[in-house]
Amino acid sequence: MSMDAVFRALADPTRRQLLDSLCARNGQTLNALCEHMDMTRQAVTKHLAILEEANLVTTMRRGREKEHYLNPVPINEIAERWIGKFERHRLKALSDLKQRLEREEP
Amino acid sequence: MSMDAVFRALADPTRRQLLDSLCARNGQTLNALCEHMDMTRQAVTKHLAILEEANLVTTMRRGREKEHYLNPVPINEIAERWIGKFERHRLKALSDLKQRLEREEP
DNA sequence: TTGACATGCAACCAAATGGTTGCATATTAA
DNA sequence: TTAATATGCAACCATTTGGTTGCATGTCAA
Repeated sequence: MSMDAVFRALADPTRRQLLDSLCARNGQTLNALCEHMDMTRQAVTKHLAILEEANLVTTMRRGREKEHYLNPVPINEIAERWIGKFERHRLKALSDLKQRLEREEP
Repeated sequence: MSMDAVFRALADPTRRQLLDSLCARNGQTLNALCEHMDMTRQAVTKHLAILEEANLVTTMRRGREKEHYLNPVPINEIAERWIGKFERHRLKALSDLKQRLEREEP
């Protein structure tokens, strides 16, 4: 589960919308997810495949339907491992910015 | 400062590496940033422009050099406004996943 | 003032991306 | 069994993306 795949998956607004939709109602089928979207089913399928590859969505075949479940773990890992690093330097970076702005407009 | 620009900016590993570099040493010039990168200066310039557009990096012209400063605010906002939403549904989503796996492999 | 250095701009290119259409397959229900 | 439904696969296309090269501009230092 590469972090790169997660970042790339999150880069597209349609895919974030799909995650939102699953966040609102988990376990939706492909067709259910398509109803909110303004594109063909095949386009949605491709987006879901990318989300699956990033391990952000897990699926289960249930007869002729396919249920989609949100996996919150990768998002959580990004929050902890990646964003956390910047949080640790946040005050320092902000004071750098402040100093810069003060020098810029005296 | 659209959140979409931030997500797209973060999607590229080179740009995340640039943010890492600025996190390690803030205020680097273009040439300094280029030294760590395995591509031409012009390519780095383009990446930095995207980071600037997402407001993740702010610059200051200092004579013939250009200093680059990390702006942690957009990352912080993503953490709070976007990731927070999924955090709130995290336990629910995880139990959904658990149930799904139990049904799948009995 | 002149040469070296730091950056900017623009054209160009290959590959990836996001979308489409058309058809195939598999499952359910009448 | 057959028709409708849910999804899968593949070819195709336009646009975006990430990179290059070549040259221009602006600033510092000898």
